Amino acid sequence: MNQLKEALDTLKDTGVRITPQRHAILEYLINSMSHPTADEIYKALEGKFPNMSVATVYNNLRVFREVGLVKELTFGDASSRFDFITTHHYHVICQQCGKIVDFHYPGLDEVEHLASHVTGFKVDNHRMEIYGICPDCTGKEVH
Amino acid sequence: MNQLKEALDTLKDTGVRITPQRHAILEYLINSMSHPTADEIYKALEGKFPNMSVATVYNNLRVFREVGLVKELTFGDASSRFDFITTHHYHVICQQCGKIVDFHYPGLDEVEHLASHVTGFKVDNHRMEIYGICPDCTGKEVH
DNA sequence: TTATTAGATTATAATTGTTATAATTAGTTT
DNA sequence: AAACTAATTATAACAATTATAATCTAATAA
Repeated sequence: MNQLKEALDTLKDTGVRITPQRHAILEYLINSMSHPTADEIYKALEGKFPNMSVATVYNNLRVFREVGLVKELTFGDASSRFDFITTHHYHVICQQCGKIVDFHYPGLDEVEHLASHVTGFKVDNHRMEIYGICPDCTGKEVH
Repeated sequence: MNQLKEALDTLKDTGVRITPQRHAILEYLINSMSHPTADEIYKALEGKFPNMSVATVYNNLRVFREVGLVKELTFGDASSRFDFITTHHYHVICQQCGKIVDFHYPGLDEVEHLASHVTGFKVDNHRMEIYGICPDCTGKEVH
């Protein structure tokens, strides 16, 4: 249940050193229910680590991705977003304000199978984003 | 059936001028079965328009997106890709060589409905990418 | 056809997100 | 505690995209 503890164990098991910066970045990713960019993480931890470099944030996000703790997401906008991997879910994105909400739904296995059959790919996984207008923005659409 | 002609009509209808550059970019998007980046388009048209600026490519891709002729796609890699909109389809992407193959499949309406119900969003559309290893790369995976 | 004008293109500079490099620092192991 | 290796920092480099200002041109109508 303690996601942070499990994540730290994963790092230990894969031989990745646990530094204060890593600890803080992981903690931030787990606790933030948003899907932060590297820069948001950097700014959020500025108080605790005044000397931390942006490179450290990027390096560690890459490490976390490589050991499977974190997923890197690219939407239409400029920078990548990072999502601590818990259970399988999709993202619903507001086209007005950019809010991202998690949407839990059983994986679309049959779609994967069909895609594999039609294209000849050995299919691994998929991602899906659903776009719309969030409740807060309904009625405020720009045309 | 003539996609280019229809696209040009769309531009005319929305009051967007048809310049030689626009014509060429549109034509290239329609004929290339790939999903080119802005830079690929720029390089491909270098011969015909030696003086064309990259900014022109970007500007026009934005215009095409705004009038609904083109979809901008971001995958994991650095730059956006652009897809002339025809019928509804998904993309199957090779994790080894980056090849992108179209995969036609009826839209996942029920997923949209459920997402709308659960999140309260007014859902508009969705996108999905399926990742795997293409036939050419099978057996050549890097670990 | 020509003149007009709003909009498009060009060339360039600026901006932004991300990665590479080299020196320093700090976990971990002996 | 010493040694070794990996991580962090600071900085520079890079690449994709956007902004700006000057020039040019497609569409329109006289």
